[in-house]
Amino acid sequence: MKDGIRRAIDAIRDRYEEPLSLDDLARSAMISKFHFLRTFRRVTGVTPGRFLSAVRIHEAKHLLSTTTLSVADISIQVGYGSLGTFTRRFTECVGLSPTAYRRVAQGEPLPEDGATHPLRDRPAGSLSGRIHAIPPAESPIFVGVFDSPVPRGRPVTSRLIEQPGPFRLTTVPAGRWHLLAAAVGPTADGHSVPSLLLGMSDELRITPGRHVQVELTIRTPDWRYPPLLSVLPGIERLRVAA
DNA sequence: GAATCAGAACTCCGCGCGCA
DNA sequence: TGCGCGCGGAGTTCTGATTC
Repeated sequence: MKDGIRRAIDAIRDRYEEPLSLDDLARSAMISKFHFLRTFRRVTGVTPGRFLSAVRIHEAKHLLSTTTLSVADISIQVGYGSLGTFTRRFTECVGLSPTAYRRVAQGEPLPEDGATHPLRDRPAGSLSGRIHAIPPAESPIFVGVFDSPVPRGRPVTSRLIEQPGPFRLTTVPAGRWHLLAAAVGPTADGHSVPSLLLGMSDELRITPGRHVQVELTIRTPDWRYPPLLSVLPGIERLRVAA
């Protein structure tokens, strides 16, 4: 069954600029669309539509950072028929508008959030632990707290640590969160672009005044993981420059 | 003036759920 | 594993504001 899901993911990665429907993807997996939908979600953690959208936004990030194409041209190239939809989805997923992202990719500092995160005023707890890296990270390590196992937008809180080891986030709003760690990894044989090492915790429940500990290992994500879209303060520029 | 961003109103289909 | 159904959200179109 996983072979079918893998064929569908290959189809998404190869043909993201086409208007792929659920029926198209189920056909490429050679299973009924009803069973395909359930299995896809179990294997990847997201629905086929969200996976396709993530691949399109990820490709748009690449084009914004490596070409001088206009935002309108890029929206068309990655499969959006509407510039308005593209801009809205990009901003939701990445946490920056397309032109703001291009500026960051070209070396400008990451703009501060104008409005603070709506949940930052909640009573807070704290989070600490240790990050492991397999293979070794070749950049500082981004550690951030998101509200979903598929990070979107900006983290509720984050910090950068210089190397694998202990970390501490002293002000994490009360709630249910996922901890993401990411760093640039070594360049794989035959590739010019280094891999991105990722690790995502299970759901963490933060309560006011309480402390939570977590151990997390970052590694090269396998084929079933959708692209990471959130902008990563501290290592985004290193990823783009690589 | 061109490019970009964002809001409003609308359509349509993906998704979740329950059942067979 | 297949199917039906209703809802919500993704995408489209249009438009106006903003920036350069």
